[in-house]
Amino acid sequence: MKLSIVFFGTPDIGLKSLEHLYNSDKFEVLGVVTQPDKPSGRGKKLTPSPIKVFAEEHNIPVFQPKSIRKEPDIIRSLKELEPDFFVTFAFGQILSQEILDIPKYQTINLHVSLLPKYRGANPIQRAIMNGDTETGICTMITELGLDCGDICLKEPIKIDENMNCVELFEICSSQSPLLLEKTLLGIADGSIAPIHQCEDGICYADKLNKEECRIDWTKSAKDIHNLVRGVYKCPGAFFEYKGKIIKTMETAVINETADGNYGDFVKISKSGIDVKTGNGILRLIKVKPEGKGEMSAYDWSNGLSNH
RNA sequence: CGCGGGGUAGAGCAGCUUGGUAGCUCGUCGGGCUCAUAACCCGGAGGUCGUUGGUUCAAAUCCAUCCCCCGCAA
Repeated sequence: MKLSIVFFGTPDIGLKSLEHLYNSDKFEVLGVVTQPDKPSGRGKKLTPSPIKVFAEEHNIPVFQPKSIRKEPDIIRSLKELEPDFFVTFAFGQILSQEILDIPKYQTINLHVSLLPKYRGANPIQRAIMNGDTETGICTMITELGLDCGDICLKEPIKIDENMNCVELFEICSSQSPLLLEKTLLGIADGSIAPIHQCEDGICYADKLNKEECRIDWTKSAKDIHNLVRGVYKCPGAFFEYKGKIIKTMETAVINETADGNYGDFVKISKSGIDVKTGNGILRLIKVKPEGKGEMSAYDWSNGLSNH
């Protein structure tokens, strides 16, 4: 007998999980709850979430509450589905106890960190920005607080020293479906006993703000390198050059010292532009100047000559 | 109608305001120097200046149109 699921999610990190549940013969996806279409991109066109796009392509019923706690019609519809499980994965809204109590078994949340570390909004980026060598994904019983429920299963993931957040997103996204499946089956047959999160080591992954993506050249090359890969493309670490925003896409730490001021270009070679930092040299390898496409730092330096 | 930047040789850019010989840094090819070189010197090839139309004796440059790329904001 299939376990019936309602999937709560919004961005594409959850797409593979939804797809897996939909294609599996062990589960049946009764419906999808996702954020309302939002104006996005150039021209502010109304854009549906990736989860909604998938659901519509496969004729899965879609619910798009502005705030799910305040929409009794949707809550009633969810009850009528009589699901075995709710699954939440980067949904973006806080549920209420009334909603958590709807499914026959549980509401399961998937979070991309090794809880209790990095509860909250941007666990993947924060782990890289802090220079962690390991993070992970875990499943938990959803409770009312922020990512504070009992842990079902966790799976560590290594962070390579040059890995960026997009690559890590991809790994988390790919490994989530199986962990989710194991969790749902385990909870349903009673073989998994969720355990409390230990109180030590709780920390939060605060939402990113623009200003912390600005490169501070007085910091160490290592820290800046971690920032660059931690916020790669979302929204991207940047500095200003002659009034233009220069996004920094790829860097390397060079273990040398140089004279000059912090932020000076101390050497330009085909490998990139070497910049003096508070501790060590940071080599810019790929950049993306405002209004332009991504290019190698060396190409960019060619255009800077004689102007 | 959200705000804005851009399309010029294989790459990255200047030139446009004030129309009049296609420029710079590289790459590439050939030659030279050197024990040697990604360094240096000399020389060459390579561009219908995004599209279409207009103004003009003359358009990369001015006007209009369309196509494409990107940043911000959300």
